[in-house]
Amino acid sequence: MDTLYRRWLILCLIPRYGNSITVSQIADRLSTRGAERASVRTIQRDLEELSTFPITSELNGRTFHWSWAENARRFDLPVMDPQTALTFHLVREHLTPLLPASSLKYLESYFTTAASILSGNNEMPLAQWRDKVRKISRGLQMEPPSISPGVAEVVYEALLRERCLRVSYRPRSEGTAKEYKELNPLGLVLVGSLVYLVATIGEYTNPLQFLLHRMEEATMLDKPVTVPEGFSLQRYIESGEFSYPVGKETIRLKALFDKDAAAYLHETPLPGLFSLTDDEKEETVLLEAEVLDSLQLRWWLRGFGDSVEVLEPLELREEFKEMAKNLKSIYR
Amino acid sequence: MDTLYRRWLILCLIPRYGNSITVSQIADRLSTRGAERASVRTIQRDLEELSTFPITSELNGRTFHWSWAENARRFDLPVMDPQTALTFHLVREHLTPLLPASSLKYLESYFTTAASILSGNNEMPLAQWRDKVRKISRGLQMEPPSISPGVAEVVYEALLRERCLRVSYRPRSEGTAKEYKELNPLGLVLVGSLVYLVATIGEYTNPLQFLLHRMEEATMLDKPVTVPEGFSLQRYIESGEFSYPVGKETIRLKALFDKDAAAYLHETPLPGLFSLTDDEKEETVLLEAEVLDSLQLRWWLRGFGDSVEVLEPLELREEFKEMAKNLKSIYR
DNA sequence: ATGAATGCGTCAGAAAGTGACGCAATAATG
DNA sequence: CATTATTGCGTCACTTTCTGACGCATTCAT
Repeated sequence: MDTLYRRWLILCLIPRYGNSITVSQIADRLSTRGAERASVRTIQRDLEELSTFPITSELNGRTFHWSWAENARRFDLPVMDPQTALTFHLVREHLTPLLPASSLKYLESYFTTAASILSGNNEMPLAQWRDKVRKISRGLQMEPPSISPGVAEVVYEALLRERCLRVSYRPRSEGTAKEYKELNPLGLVLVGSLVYLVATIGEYTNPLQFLLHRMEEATMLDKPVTVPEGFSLQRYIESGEFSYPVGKETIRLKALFDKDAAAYLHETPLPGLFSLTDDEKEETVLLEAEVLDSLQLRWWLRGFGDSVEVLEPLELREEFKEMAKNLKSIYR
Repeated sequence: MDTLYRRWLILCLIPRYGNSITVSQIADRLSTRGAERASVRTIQRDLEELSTFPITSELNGRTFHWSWAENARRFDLPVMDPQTALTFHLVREHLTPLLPASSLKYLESYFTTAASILSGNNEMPLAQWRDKVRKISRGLQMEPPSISPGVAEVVYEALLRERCLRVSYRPRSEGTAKEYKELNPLGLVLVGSLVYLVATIGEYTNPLQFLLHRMEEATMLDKPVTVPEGFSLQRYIESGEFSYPVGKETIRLKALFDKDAAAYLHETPLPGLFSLTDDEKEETVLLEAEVLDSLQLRWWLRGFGDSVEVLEPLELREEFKEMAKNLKSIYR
């Protein structure tokens, strides 16, 4: 039999709500793919038959345009198992403060599926799973800035399709939005919960940064993107444009931690850790590690406040000494 | 026609590789659900027919046990769109340093699907999407500790099914693993990249914490879990057991930031922010906000080093003054 | 050894799927 | 405005598939 397979292919061809496909398009694509003959009439009948699935058609002129229903829930095959569902729940906990809502909404249907699996319309109860997982954050919880509806979609699509963008952008300093008629999107950079679009303007070749949440409107143009000669996002970042230089040199770090503060050092492997030596008498822990000499390292170390003493390298110790001096004078 | 629908249900009933289902089980479940009569013979024939899908059977005695093929890729319906695929890619970037590999592997098939969508076996090329998204981390990159294979699965399942666990646990201080014959799993807590299982031992009622990566082996028992009277994970955390007390009181924070350090404050909304006042002359920015008085807040503020001066509340200022004094004496 | 499951081959009637054709409605075209 | 191409849909006859029933062989539990 071929009917089942053909209908399966048809289901795969039907796009999500927002896009649509016509019967004749389906017929074309089907013949391109495996399926053999399939008269247009048959496909019409198939679609009728498939109405057990949440698909809808919209009469546009004399032609039906098919898509999945707006509120259609997603199917997974094989069906999502409880462990995966739990993992999606964890992921959501992790990501909600990290990714802007407009990005996260693409995963919404996966979270919904997970929730319904966990709520167990299945055999087992899985009672109160919501109260079984919690996340504790080490850092301060920020609210991811909200991105105007529609903007993320357009920017993502333009980036993927390598098309230019027209963007209305509200710089921080000014209240009014500025129109950029032609941006060449080059890449996305996530910094914390901020999403930057790296792009060049028109014919210029120097990449600039645009924050997605500062875009009031974005439209994709037909014009293909022009990528500056030799541009690479990785290199662009490494050149320090985001003022988050990750050092390239590693240093031999030696630092003395309070016993309390060091408690979690034992559990979380610092990449390049050499040794952690407990000094029972002094209630201190000596850390030795080969780590990247980065800004991130300084944030991390400073976060410990007076619970850490940087011993080596000497330059870093000097930095901290200087900082200590400054702090003292600030709070005098 | 009913055949298509029945076969669809059968596909849904077939579990992922690892579990399996027999023909008679399928027949039972089918009659429970919508589908009407369906003779066993028909289902056998259906399964044969469905062999276009990556399902396999294993002859166990005289009975076939069906499951999806081990390497079967997942199907999504509707098919994952490029934006969602890109989002999954972002998510992976975010999560790889955060979640242990054994949790993340449940999402592997979703990442694979996303990658194949992005690589475009479709019409459009979506060239070099891998070089179009990068993440820059604010904090120091830690390596999530690796959890023994099989442990996470068992713990997740026991937690979901509310069953007891037998665990072989390697405490930090000792080299040898200790056997816990009966743990009552109560909840999971994520702290950074660490995963804690909160559980009670046997008949005891005081919850303890077990790190998943310290478990060498875990087995699910048949015995149902005993939850201590009135236990709630949320309350347990709030009682400060993880030494990450999130304050319950809010304070009116006033702090003076260096202009440079404050740059990103303008973009990331601190919850409860009142005002950010630039002082052009002094090159400082005054922050006023109503925030939770938490440990996280202190980490965050200390991370700025000498680029911030805490002004109010006075108690907090005193803390920082004290810290400054201590630091000064440390580095003298 | 016996009986209950299970898989599978076969058969015939029932059900469905299919292409072809024709008609109506509609948008595009000249 | 008339014409044409496209699309949807009803119908029909024919083909293919589906399905339950039956029977037989095999295997595991008792």
